[in-house]
Amino acid sequence: MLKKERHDFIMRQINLHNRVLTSDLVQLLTVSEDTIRRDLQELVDANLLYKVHGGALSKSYHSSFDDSTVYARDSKIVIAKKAINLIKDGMVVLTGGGTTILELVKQLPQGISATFFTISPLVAVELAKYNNVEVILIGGLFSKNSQVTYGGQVIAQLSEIKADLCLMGTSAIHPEEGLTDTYWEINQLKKAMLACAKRTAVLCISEKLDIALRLRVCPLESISYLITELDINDEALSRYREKELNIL
Amino acid sequence: MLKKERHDFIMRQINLHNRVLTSDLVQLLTVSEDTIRRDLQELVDANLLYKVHGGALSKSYHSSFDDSTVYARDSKIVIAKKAINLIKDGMVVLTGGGTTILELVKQLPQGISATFFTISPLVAVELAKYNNVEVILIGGLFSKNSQVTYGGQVIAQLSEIKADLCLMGTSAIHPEEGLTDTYWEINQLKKAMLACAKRTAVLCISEKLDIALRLRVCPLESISYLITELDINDEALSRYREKELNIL
DNA sequence: AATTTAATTGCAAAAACACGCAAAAACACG
DNA sequence: CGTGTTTTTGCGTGTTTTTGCAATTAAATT
Repeated sequence: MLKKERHDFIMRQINLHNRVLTSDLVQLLTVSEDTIRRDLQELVDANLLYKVHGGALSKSYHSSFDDSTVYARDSKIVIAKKAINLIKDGMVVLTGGGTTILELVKQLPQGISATFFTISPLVAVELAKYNNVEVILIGGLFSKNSQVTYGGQVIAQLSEIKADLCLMGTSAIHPEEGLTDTYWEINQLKKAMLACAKRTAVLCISEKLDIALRLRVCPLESISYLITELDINDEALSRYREKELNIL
Repeated sequence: MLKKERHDFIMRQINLHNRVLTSDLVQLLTVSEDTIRRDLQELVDANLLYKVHGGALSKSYHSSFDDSTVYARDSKIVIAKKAINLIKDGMVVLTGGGTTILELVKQLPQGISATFFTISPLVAVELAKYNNVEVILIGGLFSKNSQVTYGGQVIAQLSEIKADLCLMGTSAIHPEEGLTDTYWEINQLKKAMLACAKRTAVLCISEKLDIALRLRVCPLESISYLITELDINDEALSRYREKELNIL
């Protein structure tokens, strides 16, 4: 392998994961540590990355990691970590869009091997960073508000899918009313997603609890898992615990 | 073996594998290292490949390196500005992916009113920022390399579309060979895109000129517009001017 | 503070490279 | 056809680049 190719490989890794470990590169490229160190040093000289003890970081790392713009990011990370346990190798997973799902995808373990269907372009792009993940983007009209595809075509395609697990964000959840939404199209979409998955996990930051909106998606019983950032025994969840669903 | 034959052989190897080792060529062509080096140097002078220690790399293999400062961004903006003139209100436009197209979308005038079909999630997200634009994302398998959807499903959907204009980036263009590509799937995809648009504009930074890769997409005559960052009368375009296509 | 882990430095061998030179082949032209 | 010129090619020599190893230093971990 030519040096230039190694450099390209390293830069691809960096741009993909924002970071890279010297030891990983040694294995992946089967060269000595010294060579990798020299490569990294040369890339630093070319101003293409930061070097740190143990590896290197992307130059855009600081800007991309510090997206404190994402509302309640910490909570979403907690939720993501819980949800990841539901995903097993070989599964077919269907996901919606939204920042919570996106956070989940970013937290996935490197080696994960699964098939993902998604209606969110951003989720698709993020999923594509995992080598052993097959990504199928469900196409259709693209919604400017929710940044997902929707409409008849999407629903038609969903009807042909059989997924093991559906992960969806939520606008509102209520112990009696179940899942609800404001927009007709999104409502239809969620129904279709529920219909094609064996199990559904709803990712929900606590402040969306106990809210009921105009349109009903499904009763609580249709959901398999409710995942919040709260402790399982938290008071706020008591009315949900009485229902037929797992709380994580 | 004649020198020209050796050169052709080397270029075939390069276009096939994106790279070539000096030592391999010495063996394959049974000539001395010096001859190979001279050959490579001449091909570099003719602007047909990159030379690196140990061998040479394809020019088109300009890997998605430094994506913080998108490669040749200035050129791409010039191209974008030219291409935008082709888009009229009310049109149905089909776009591919790639950084050039993405730059074009970012340069669109705010008030633009049109319908866009696209196979690129990133383009879709960017297009969604324009209020009067309807965005339809064509779904299917998502390619980790080229960041577009591809495969049978995409082609099937494309066959149902009738677009006024197709905007596509390019890996390589050649006055005799026309548009060419390295990957089968992408090749099929581009063919399908061409087939469903009345006119096609190819966006191409000048360094991709005069390169022919393994798989043929279409002859030059199938393209309506060739858009580069160069002046229309630039010498480098002379061989394209002779053909049946508009150069912008 | 002790131990493990990663970085740095200098060194040496191998590989790749550049340059000049000369033999051979191809070419030009009266 | 003969002679002079250019092109092409391989070889020898010296230089540079690349790479791994060993010894030392620095950083993190406990």
